Amino acid sequence: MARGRVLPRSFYDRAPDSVAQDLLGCIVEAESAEGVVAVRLVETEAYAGPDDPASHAWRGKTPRTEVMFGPPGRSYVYFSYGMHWALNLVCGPPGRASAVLLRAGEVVVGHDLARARRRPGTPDARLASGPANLAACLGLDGSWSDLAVTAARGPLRVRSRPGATAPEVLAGPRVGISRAVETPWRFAAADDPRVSAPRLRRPVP
DNA sequence: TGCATGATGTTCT
DNA sequence: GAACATCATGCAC
Repeated sequence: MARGRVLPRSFYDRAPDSVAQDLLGCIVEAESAEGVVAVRLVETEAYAGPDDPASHAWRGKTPRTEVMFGPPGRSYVYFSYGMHWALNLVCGPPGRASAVLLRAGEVVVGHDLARARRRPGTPDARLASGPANLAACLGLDGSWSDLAVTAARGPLRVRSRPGATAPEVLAGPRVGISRAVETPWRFAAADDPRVSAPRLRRPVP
């Protein structure tokens, strides 16, 4: 299988909604002592820092959100609802505190390890469906936050799409938030409808 | 097939 | 004390 190149920092140094769309189809790899799990992204969500009431960074810098105010191309892993981890990628420019939440993907490397990290009996199609499930597959927790994802040797990295073709992109309202609900900043790859949270009922072109 | 609900802890008001 | 970028289960239709 052809492997894409590790995406450079400049890829993330743009508006979060652009980055979120371009990330669809890209591969996220997490390497630990247990092995490697890689996931092809099929669903992402953009958050625009201080300008976005739905963003964690909306109220300004706090110890928790400090990473988002740093340089782009880094990970922001946060703990939510008392039991789940979720992975974000910080976007630029520095100080904007914008980020992309990785909502869903398809496991392409390390199926056995990914399955072992999830509840027994979970169908493969759902292994990485949902932000917390995606993070669970990759074996992430708080110690994976604030890592550069642009380093080829790092434990966490993002590769460009193996194939040349970009997936068709659907856009829709974001999920699980109560503010700025109408902003259509959730993006999903149209070619992979099986892996997804609540379906995009009315895709916005 | 679809909605309501419980688990569970950190962060902010 | 309330809210929260969630998930899985259970029960109603």
